[in-house]
Amino acid sequence: MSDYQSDFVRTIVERGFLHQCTDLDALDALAAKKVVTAYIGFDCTAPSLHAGSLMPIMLLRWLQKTGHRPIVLMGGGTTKVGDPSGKDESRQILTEDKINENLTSIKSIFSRYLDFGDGASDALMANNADWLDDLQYIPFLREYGPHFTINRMLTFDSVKTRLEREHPLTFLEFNYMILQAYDFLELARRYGCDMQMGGSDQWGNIINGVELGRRTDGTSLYGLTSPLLTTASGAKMGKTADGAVWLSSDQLSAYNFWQYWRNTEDADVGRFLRLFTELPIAEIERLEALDGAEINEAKKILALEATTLCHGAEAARNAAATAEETFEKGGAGNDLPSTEVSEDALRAGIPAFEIFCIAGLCKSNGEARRLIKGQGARLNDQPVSDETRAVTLDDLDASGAIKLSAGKKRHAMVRVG
RNA sequence: GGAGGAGUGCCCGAGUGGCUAAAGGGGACGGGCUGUAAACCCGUUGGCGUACGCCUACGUUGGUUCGAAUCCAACCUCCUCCA
Repeated sequence: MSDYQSDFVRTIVERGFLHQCTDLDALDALAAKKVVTAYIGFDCTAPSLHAGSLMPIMLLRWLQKTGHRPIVLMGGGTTKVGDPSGKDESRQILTEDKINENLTSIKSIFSRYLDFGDGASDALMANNADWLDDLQYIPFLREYGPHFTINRMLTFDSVKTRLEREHPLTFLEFNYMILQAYDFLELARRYGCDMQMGGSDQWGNIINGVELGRRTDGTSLYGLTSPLLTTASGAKMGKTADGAVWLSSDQLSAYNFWQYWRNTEDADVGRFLRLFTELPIAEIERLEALDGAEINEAKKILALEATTLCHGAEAARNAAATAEETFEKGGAGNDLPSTEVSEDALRAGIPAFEIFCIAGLCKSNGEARRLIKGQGARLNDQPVSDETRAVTLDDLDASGAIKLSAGKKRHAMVRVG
């Protein structure tokens, strides 16, 4: 573990970022003697990235921290094609406007994790629409087509699984891997990019780029993937009750982000601390060794560290304070989701099931009724037994708020506004 | 172009005229046990209404029938084999 020469390789190996590498020893040697430029591509299929993208982002961050240069490649062009890797079905085709909209809002996330600029190890952002949009079909085919054989492409998992499951794979999607391979070549030419990184499902795509570089330009390129992240009990990372764990506060509040990490399974704590925080390994080893309920302390540290990186120190502290107030003191922290209702409405009385919907704890009145019937609903920490019970001004507490809870973990405040 | 098969709720999948808001499983949510953990046990899982109830739903559109997810017709999509 410790016999690597470069800080970069040593770090990612000991923190668990490495799954496969085209030539780890050569990469290690390279990183020990020069500034390596490496990129990771990001889809623009949603307006924000989620926890699943966090590992690649941290990988870029470590790359930079160990003295190298990260490139964030926005898939403004490739998103128009759609990556078939790891998917049973084709993605819905997004409009160009939508893609650009997503791209813009995703960009801002990276500034929290990377330093952009013009220095040797300052990060760079590129958009593959810049070169893909204007490709000429026939010239492109003639120049790069001969380097790819269908025989080989059919052996890649992304293609193979579709065929085996008899799910359609369109020619559009089939082209994706060629475009991604070309991206790598383009980045190597433009910026001297040495390496492409990504999740393990990107291995095939990455290899294609490495080979294309060798065949066309005779350059030595490297590929490196990180393991597919699942929780210890096998679930995919990044899901909560309300959907994905988004990285932008517009989609998921810092408090909920903090909560996500706080609720990590015991068995994942050590692994996640290595991947999603920058605590020294020795400290992590101490934390993950905590027994029984004590490991909750480790989870709080994980949550604080991860939230600090994503949303800033202040937001993270507030989230932690809210959680402490809410869960450990049984009160209600400031960061809990809050909704306002009019004084008139409260004076008239709002049926209990309805106010749970208004507060966003339930998606429909029916769901709220079921919650109440199942004894999962509480108002100011008192169980709600009658679903039609009127919630009125009398229910406001001393601070002028009503605390609603759905289950033990989901809380929301209602205030007069 | 020809022949055959398929399209069901968040997902998988059963159902071939009424007892079907649709078996079963997964997921999700709630309860119990705990430590805001896992595992396990129990419950819930289309919308609206306090409720007897109403509405929407089995690819799409029409039709047969007292009554259709189930039968018929056309269309759309996908799969397999043949040309």
